[in-house]
Amino acid sequence: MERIQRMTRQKKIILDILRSVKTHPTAEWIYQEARQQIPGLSLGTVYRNLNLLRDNGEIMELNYGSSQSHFDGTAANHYHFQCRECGGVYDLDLPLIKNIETKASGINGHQIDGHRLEFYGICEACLDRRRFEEND
Amino acid sequence: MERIQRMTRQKKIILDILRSVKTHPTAEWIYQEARQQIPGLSLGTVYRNLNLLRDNGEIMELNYGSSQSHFDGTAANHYHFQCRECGGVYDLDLPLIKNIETKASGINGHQIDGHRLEFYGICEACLDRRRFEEND
DNA sequence: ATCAAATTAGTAATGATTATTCATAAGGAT
DNA sequence: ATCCTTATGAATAATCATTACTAATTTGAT
Repeated sequence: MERIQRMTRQKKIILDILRSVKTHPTAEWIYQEARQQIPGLSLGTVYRNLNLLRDNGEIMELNYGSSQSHFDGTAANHYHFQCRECGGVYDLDLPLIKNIETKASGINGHQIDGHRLEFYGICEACLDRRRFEEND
Repeated sequence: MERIQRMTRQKKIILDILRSVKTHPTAEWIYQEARQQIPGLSLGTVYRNLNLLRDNGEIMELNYGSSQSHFDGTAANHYHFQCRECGGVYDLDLPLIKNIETKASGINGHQIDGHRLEFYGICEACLDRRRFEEND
């Protein structure tokens, strides 16, 4: 027996914000943005709605490599890059690796139904800032 | 100037435990194991030593967002599988994908120096348990 | 418009991890 | 071996992201 979900103003605004940005912000960042439209919004509401949207398969939660989770308005699998310096998460337009799950299944007894690939390094913006700072 | 580190009894036991298991346990699990050898050991000591060992490049920390980190006695990059049901983390003996970082670098301005590939699904043990439970 | 159920804001609680404290133990120069 | 410096230990408190709780409000089907 599944619960009926309502599209509240809060949930809609949260989803709109997430769909409108190219980056993958944290709950806290989304909270600060949404408060410009709903000043009395509470952070708990942001977390609750993000979890609902994730459970519905409407958004993706990216939760490794740093303390806070990042959220991605696109639900289909794709790959990401995270900056070791600023923690920012960016999309990486690399095609999905085909058959890798089948290949991985073949060598053990686990049932594999998903994979995730993340890259790490220094992002373009942090590289630029470094170059600027060393020219003093 | 780098600090000199001492190989204390606690640090050695923690490292030995981590090297002796095939799984990738949490700090809490290691704590419980190590207390059988050092009953008065504190959890803080386990965390501090795990962080030191990670910073030294002797072990790897696998963190999955807000839940507990898992630790891996092997420092070199390799791929993992995490069970959606029990949360257990296992090695996956799949060869490293060559040149993927170079390929990923080519399509953007980030400086990429690492990658991480994770698989998800239901582990062998949980599959077995399910089969057992449906035969009632 | 009515009304039960779902959702909210606000706050308290949780849980993993880190920092602090201070007594003890280890390393190195003499 | 002695002394001095510094790391380590255990215990506890603090932190931070996230979740749970509760009374009041809002939603959407009727």
